[in-house]
Amino acid sequence: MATPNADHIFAALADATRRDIVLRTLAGREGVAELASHYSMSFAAVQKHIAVLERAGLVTKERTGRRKVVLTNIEGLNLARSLLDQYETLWRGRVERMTNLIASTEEIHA
Amino acid sequence: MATPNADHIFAALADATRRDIVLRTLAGREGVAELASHYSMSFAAVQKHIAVLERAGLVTKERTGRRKVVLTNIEGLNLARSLLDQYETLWRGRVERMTNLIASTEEIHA
DNA sequence: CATTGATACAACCATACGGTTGTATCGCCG
DNA sequence: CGGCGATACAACCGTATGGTTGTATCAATG
Repeated sequence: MATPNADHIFAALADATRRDIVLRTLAGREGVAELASHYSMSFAAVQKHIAVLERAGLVTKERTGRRKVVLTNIEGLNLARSLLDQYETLWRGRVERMTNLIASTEEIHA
Repeated sequence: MATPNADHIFAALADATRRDIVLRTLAGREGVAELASHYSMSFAAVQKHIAVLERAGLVTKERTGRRKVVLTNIEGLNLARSLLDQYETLWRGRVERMTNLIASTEEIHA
């Protein structure tokens, strides 16, 4: 896990193939070759996608025999979630402030 | 709002400047020029960042006089959140299945 | 209606990204 | 240890991205 910051995480998620790989790693224990077989691109291309996910801290690889199983790293996903939650919280606060403002304005008008 | 899909949304969020712009649009009602003044890059560059956010459906622009106020579009953010929530749900299910598996194994060993 | 303020857009440049093919490493097995 | 299966890595190519400067649009104001 090199530098798993928000930039890398969101960039990694900004590709449909990579999001699909994340889903597959959540569902089962597939190696690089198995994952690659699902997509109509070269093995190396899928390998690169996995590397991007790994660099972002979204997946890890576990050696089993001569294969490497790709595993979800839920902490990376949670980091992204917490950031979006922060936005949502701020949004709620904003709406609340606006509601209060409208309420006080109505008081004046009353 | 052109094609606000997951690709665009995550790509838009994969840049620190753009995430900061989102935060500022959540905090107050700033125009393009005000937003641009916060960053050490050209006006046009910030304008482009805002355009990316707009294309992703994360912000909208509202004309007020000769200015344009940049506003958060919470629905875009919620789309990203719901995707990550889906991952989290799948993860929970996965952990649960593993727990059950371990439990049944222990039964056999008992 | 000419000017100024605020925003938009086009052209251009350097670098990053997604894909390819080819070669190298690594672990198992006969 | 030779060979094969599985993964990794390097070089290359076209296109997208992030930045710049310069020009154009558009709305308020004197």
